[in-house]
Amino acid sequence: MYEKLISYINAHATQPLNEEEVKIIKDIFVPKKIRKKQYFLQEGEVCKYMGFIVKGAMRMYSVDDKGSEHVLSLYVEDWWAGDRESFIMLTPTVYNIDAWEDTDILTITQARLAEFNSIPALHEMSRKLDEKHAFANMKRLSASNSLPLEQRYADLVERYPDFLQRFPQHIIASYLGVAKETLSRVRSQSGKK
Amino acid sequence: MYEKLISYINAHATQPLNEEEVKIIKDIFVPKKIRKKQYFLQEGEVCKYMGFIVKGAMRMYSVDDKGSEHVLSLYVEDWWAGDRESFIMLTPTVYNIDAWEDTDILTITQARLAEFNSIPALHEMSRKLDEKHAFANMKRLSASNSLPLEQRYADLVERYPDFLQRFPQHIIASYLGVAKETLSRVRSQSGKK
DNA sequence: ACAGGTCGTTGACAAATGTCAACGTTATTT
DNA sequence: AAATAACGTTGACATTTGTCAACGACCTGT
Repeated sequence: MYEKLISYINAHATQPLNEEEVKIIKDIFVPKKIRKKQYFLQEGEVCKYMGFIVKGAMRMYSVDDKGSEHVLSLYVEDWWAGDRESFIMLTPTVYNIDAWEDTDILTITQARLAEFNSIPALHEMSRKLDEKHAFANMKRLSASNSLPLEQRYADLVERYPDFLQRFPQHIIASYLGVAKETLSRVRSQSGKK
Repeated sequence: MYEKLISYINAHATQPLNEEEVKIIKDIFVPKKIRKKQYFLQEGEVCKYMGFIVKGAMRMYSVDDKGSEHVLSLYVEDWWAGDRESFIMLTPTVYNIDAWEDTDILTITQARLAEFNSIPALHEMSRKLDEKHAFANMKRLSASNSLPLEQRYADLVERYPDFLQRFPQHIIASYLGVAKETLSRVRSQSGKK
């Protein structure tokens, strides 16, 4: 299970991990299993763990005052799951995270962040991922205000084909901010199925 | 003009700037004046400068294939203007940035980023701002998919009152991703003007 | 002071999307 | 294998939003 994380880190940093660093990583990351439908995080809690998904899929969503779910983030293997703001600022989250499939996850607590960041490869990887994430979010914000749904769906298919394979269409619709019926219609109209 | 940047930095970092660091800052930041309506960045260019706004207001927007403008970001005093991805990755931007008012701005080029980051206070401030920006963007993404426009407008009024004072309502509407008529109606309905 | 430009509002109407319900298909559970 | 649940699609209809146009108020430039 740690091998997946180690090779992921080595793929994302310029300096490979040495044996000592690998030992630290194995010490600070704790494996967990989250059963399908089981919560990893519930609204109102502080996000105590960030997790690296080794196997499985998860989603982060909020529930509005009518009880409707709105998916904000989707996670599959090699993605990091968690509400970053709640994790860093130690504030209660408004989100829920649950497992869409049975999920194996390697978790780290905020208390061990300093150890995490003391490893150059981890620090570098973390910085790069944050940057990548920030850029992706800007694109998503821009697209949601300027592109027609058809184009946004096409971009999702191109950029994150994994999501389409791992999540049903109604989750994808929620992630895109529309009703499942609307997404279905748009897909029909564009002949893309 | 540099005084504004210096005191801003000192307000955002735990360790105040010393005289040598202030000298470096004055060396790496170049003042510019951008006239009202003048471009700071145009789509297709690489974003060569990030800028700290000393006085004035600017907006970043994209233009869709029907010629409609979609505002993604607004900037007033003490904000940093620029397309961060284009600046870091040296890729052509899809955005335009222009001055909504006559604007005094302190600019830094990517080539001088290492010097910027060599100053602890600047590095710390930069990290904190990136974090804050990332959290704000997540909130904005979440809100745009789950909250009614009325609530999103109210949140904007509460969180960024400066924007309301410095930009006309049709720019605010564009920033919220709706037509100006729609925003006007929503404001009427909620009795909030 | 005047002319022109910008802005915010409003109504009519078109277009897009949401809600509800139903149904056939597929997947999962028993 | 059968029963149940989940999913994706579709149509009817309601609601929301966008587009267009007009107008009065306010602002800016000469």
